[in-house]
Amino acid sequence: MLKDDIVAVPHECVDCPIRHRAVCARCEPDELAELEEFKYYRSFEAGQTVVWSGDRMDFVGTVVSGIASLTQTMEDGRTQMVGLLLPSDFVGRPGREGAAYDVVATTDLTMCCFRKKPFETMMETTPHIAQRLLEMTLDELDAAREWMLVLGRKTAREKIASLLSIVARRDATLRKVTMDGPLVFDLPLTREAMADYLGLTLETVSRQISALKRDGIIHLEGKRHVTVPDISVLMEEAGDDSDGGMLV
Amino acid sequence: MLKDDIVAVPHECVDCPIRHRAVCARCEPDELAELEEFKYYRSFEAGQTVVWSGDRMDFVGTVVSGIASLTQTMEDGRTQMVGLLLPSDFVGRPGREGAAYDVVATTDLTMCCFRKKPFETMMETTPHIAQRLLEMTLDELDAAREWMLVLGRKTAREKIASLLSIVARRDATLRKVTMDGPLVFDLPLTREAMADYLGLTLETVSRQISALKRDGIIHLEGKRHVTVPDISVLMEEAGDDSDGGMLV
DNA sequence: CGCGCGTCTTGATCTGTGTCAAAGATATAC
DNA sequence: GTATATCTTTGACACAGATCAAGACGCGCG
Repeated sequence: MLKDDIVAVPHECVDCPIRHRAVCARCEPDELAELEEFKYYRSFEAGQTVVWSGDRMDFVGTVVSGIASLTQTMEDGRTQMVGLLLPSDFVGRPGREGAAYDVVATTDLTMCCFRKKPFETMMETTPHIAQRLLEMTLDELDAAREWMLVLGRKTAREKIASLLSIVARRDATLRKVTMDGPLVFDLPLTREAMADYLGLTLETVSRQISALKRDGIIHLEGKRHVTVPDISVLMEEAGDDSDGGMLV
Repeated sequence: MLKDDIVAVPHECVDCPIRHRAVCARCEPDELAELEEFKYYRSFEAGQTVVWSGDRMDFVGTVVSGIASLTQTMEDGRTQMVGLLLPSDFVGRPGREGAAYDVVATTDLTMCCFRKKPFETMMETTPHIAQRLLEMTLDELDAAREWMLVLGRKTAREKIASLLSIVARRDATLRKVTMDGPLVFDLPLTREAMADYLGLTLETVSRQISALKRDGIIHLEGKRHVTVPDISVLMEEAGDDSDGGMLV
């Protein structure tokens, strides 16, 4: 039995990321009070599809735990990941009818959702929210365009290094040590998911990771636990200029 | 002598795209009146850079005529185009300090600009504008993500076919005939610009265009004038499902 | 008219990544 | 403990596209 259903509808949720990050950065806490009754949680198992491209998407929400991804698929099965959603990331397209791409649970996933209609109503009455959403969308656009450079012009090795440095610095919860020391984290993606993100095959991903390991750029314990002795060396491999910026 | 300077500051501009498309879709005509005094035009020659990545960008605006592109460049010179701006397209990142990528005039270019500060002020007082900008940014995000599929997973031939069908249907002014008949238009990009957009070399672009010509998918007069006898055949080549959607 | 310069085409060859195949890890179930 | 499934690594080989190189075309200008 799948877990694709509403698991809880609490009217109080102190830890909900939508409050402090996605929407409410500049709002008074009680500005969202009227939305509480339209809030609910949904859980998904790794591999489940949250929404299919083209389907009506009647909610917006944020990732509470786990990882979701946005993917596009061609008829013959070739797929490209176009977005990676880590905890606290926002999903949803206010003002849009349907989803533009599949939303897939890459790991087990919990999302905090609001029904879209009341959310949009609130957007109209609370200008800060539209501005905050614009800001978030601009961030996503920057990330997407950075990825276009990765997809279009970087070699397989550079792609892997780019992905590693992005994942490492994106999700603070994965980050075990500070910027200047060695960086230790767990890869939240399978080789296949990495391949879909980078426009490679999973074999190439595996080979390049092995190569980075062999060259001492990274160390691996098991398949997922990564140690980066020197972050600037990794960034060098990624072909990024100086500090690279925040991607994904 | 370059043309990178203000060429006119008219206080009346009936045809300015920013009025009817970029910003004012839902605004009363006089809502922008207060901005008129901050409006000006700038012209650039093909090849000139409008803003450098990282530079302070103190204006927003729309393309009036010509084509601009957003590009990213690596230290070793590899470049990837990440946005293509046709007439009536909006440029600028309200709420952001600097530019995130180079803005380059791909052809001779005229832009209609507003100083950013007063524009942002108006955004705060006119909620429709923030909502309209959010909508536009979501469109750009969709386009960027569609391009990620092109860059990451399509073959060279599919890339060319994708670009042709996108350019053909994007800019109404280039469109000489209706959807169902043959499509005739002038390519506004050099082979090199196409290559930068598609993550290919210009030689590969040239070869693939020749191949499409040889196979009767397109006809060429000179280097730029394209005729597409059957659009659905071209879309088939692009690997798009049914109606493809609006990209770029 | 011929010259020079940028754009485009085409050819020959090289190489990075994909494809196909098999076997090694690791985890979960029995 | 063994069995089964999933994920990962590694190898051998093929091919799409890059690279290097030479011309062809078009166009402005003397």
